[in-house]
Amino acid sequence: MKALRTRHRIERVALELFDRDGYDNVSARQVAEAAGVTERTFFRHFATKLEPLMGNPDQRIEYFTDLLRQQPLHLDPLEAVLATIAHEEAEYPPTPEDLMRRRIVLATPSLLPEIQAFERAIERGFVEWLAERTGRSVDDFEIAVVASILVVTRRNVFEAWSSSGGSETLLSLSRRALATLDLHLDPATAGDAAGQEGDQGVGRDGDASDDGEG
Amino acid sequence: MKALRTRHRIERVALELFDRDGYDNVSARQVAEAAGVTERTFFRHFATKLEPLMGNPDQRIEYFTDLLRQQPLHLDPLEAVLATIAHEEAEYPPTPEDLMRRRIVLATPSLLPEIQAFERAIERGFVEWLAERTGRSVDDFEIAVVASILVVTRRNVFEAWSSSGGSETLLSLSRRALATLDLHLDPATAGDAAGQEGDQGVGRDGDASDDGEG
DNA sequence: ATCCTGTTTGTCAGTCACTGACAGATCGTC
DNA sequence: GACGATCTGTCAGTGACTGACAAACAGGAT
Repeated sequence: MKALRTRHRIERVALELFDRDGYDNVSARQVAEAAGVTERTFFRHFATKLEPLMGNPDQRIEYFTDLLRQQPLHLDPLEAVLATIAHEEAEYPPTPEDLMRRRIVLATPSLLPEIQAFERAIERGFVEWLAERTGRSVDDFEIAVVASILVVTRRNVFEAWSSSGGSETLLSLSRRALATLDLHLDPATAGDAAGQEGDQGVGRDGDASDDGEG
Repeated sequence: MKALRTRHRIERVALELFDRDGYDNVSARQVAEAAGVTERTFFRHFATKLEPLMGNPDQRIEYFTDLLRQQPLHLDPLEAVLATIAHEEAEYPPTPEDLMRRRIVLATPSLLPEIQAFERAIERGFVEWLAERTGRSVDDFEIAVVASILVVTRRNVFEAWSSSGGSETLLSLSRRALATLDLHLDPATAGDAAGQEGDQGVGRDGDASDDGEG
């Protein structure tokens, strides 16, 4: 009961200090003491110095994929992902705290590896979602390819959006992303993709078109 | 002169220990002492504990993008990347040491963030390459989208290949990846992609097809 | 108020990655 | 064999994190 309040206090103080002085210039001890607590206590509530900033990744991923599952099946996977982002951002605009978190992360290059690892976690969530949606296995190669593309495209749309400073909307960027690529993985006809056709070179032979096997 | 030999010795010992006992279970001090050297000396030759394992990322990226630049222009970007991988792997098969490095990395989940950050570095290299190839800006949104897709697809092909244990070839996987997606970014006609067409929803309106503006 | 029990916290000591400063060793060279 | 440059060891310190233990602090039952 009390632990929760302490946890929130530490988190709030941590964000403020990270934002003011830079994540790398603030030690866990400083955050702890500013929150009226010992360093040891800090690490009892947060496994890492990063956690007050990033929150629980699994939780966020589950939330997002839950939204994804509510998207109609006639959408391409990429359409579904982009629509979810745009809808979510419009429906529940980010709180000042959310914006602070984003600001801190963007201002801290040394955090890049962690962010990237977080993306991989998202990717796993997408793989499961795609597997459900298409009836394929989670080990399926095409599922893996598509899932990873969804993740990075999501990131690109997001990054372009936040760095455009409002001149672009999530919607317009989503359309441009969609126009740039064309995923061959409809939920219904879940293309079986190429097998092996024993000639040399990597290029497509005849034409990819729709090798339809419904 | 002597430093180079010391460096190589540390590197060799590091790989052996990492491989035998696991990266996380071997401290920099242990590596140093096994190499007949102080911990401080270890960190004089390598900036991080990771470096003996990963080498210089920038160097590897430059090497790969140099190969990319030699690919004929009529190839799709993805074709060029996949062809380069396949060709490289066939021409210069990995040494036992290369295999050891891969083994260690795969056996060490805590290294995931670093690997991911490395991928982002590759992505930056790809962006430059694509910008040259298409005559676009390195800040171009479509370039960013395509570059990130190239990177993750490269990874997917590679991972599927190493985990298939030889049942799949880089070539066959490359073909499957190519069939799965279809990039709209030819080096010549470098599609201008969609602008804004003011209706709601993220879905493509008419059809993406080839909005040719050559 | 008091006792009892479980939770929360502080203290202490330790590991590991990594760094700066300085002094001793070693190398190639004349 | 003296000499300047390079290489290395020693020492001390920071910052993230962990385990062990005991003191402080709940809240409810008596």
